[in-house]
Amino acid sequence: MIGNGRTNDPQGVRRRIVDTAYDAFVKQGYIATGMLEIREKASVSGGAMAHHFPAKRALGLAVIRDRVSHAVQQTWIEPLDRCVDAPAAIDLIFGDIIGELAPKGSVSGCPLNNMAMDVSPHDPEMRLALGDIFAAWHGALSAKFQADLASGRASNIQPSSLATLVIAIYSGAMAMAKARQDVGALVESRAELAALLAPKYRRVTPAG
Amino acid sequence: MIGNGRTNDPQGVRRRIVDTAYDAFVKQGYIATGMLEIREKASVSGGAMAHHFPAKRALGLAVIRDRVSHAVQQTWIEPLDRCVDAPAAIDLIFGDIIGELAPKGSVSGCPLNNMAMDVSPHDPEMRLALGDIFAAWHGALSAKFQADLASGRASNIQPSSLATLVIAIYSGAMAMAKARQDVGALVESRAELAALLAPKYRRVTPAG
DNA sequence: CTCCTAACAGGTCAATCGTCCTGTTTTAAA
DNA sequence: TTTAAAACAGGACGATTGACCTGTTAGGAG
Repeated sequence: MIGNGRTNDPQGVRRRIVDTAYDAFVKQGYIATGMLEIREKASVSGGAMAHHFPAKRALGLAVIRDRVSHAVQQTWIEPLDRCVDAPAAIDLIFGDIIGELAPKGSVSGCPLNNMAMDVSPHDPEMRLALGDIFAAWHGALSAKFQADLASGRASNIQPSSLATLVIAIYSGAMAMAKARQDVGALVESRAELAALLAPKYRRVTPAG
Repeated sequence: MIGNGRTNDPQGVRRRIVDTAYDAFVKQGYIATGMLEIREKASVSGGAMAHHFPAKRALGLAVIRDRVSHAVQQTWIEPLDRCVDAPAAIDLIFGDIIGELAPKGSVSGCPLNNMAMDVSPHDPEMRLALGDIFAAWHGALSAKFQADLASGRASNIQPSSLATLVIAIYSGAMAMAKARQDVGALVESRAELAALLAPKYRRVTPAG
């Protein structure tokens, strides 16, 4: 062929593929999404696709490490660092998610949870990569509860298991919201979670 | 072919197909499971399969309505009816699940949640069928909390949103357990859930 | 400039997907 | 016993899957 205006842009092509794949994996699922569909949506040739990602597994790993990881970082870990205490951050995060979902009309669910659910049974390597993200999430949440305890903001809490509970609530509420296509579960869970954390954050000495 | 010892057993064949499909759908996912795989595991010919379930969707619907529904009924709704109050039932249920999972070595997750996660985005009819099960689950849990409130066992709770929270915790903890292949999330969530329900079930009059 | 490798194009591959077909046998009603 | 429908057997269908192939071009090193 004659030399048309093609330009090599390996980083850009890779980014387009990973972005498109991330979108599709979160919305439809990893298994339900075909390589051809990603190629077409990303406007990438089969050769370029094979060059950057020789197998679907490699693309899945890249999506997990480059996108899902950052999504959790932005959605959870950074707000946790910014807010004064864990309950404030949690309430803010739930509020943001609900606010984003309300006008959108459809609930696609938590990226981390979605990926974990249909990838975990099939690929140990992806499962471990997702496990690392869960661990980072849990670690950040747990550390915040621990800090609240140390600073006297909170009392009578067990940071680690409470962090697990919060993650479970968020993941579960997201799953319900996705299944029923309704943010109601998130709204209710947010209120209940705030109510159950409140007494632990009252500025009272435990007995006196 | 010569007439070998074949016997028509429509109910039995159908049951074998649905049982096998239920197992596979829960363990590997609906999309990840092929019709051929189910046929082979259930020892059913393609003709028999097509006769009972002309399309995969029909099999999915049957699994949801005949198996997933009963699983939730047995695991959650019946224990709720048997126990004195909601916290007792919840703790019993979590304990049973943890006890069953511990020796098994692998965590396949909550059947309802697993099905909902990879089917909801693709098939509205299945999504609605799963939504009905969620509604029944929520209804039973909510009714129990309401009864506890009426009988004076509990105080200061909102049955409906608290039921949503419990379902979210269970689903989320199951998802974490599946993702990490570790029952730890269930154990921790069980303890935290019991601890947060306890103060509501103290036999104290709210103010004096 | 030359040259070499990464980047990319476009098509092909076997395998598997879900579906459906024709033909045979069982079973119960007439 | 006759008969029609349900139940079942076994295979074939086109479509789609993920993987991979050969050939071409871009772009930096020398």
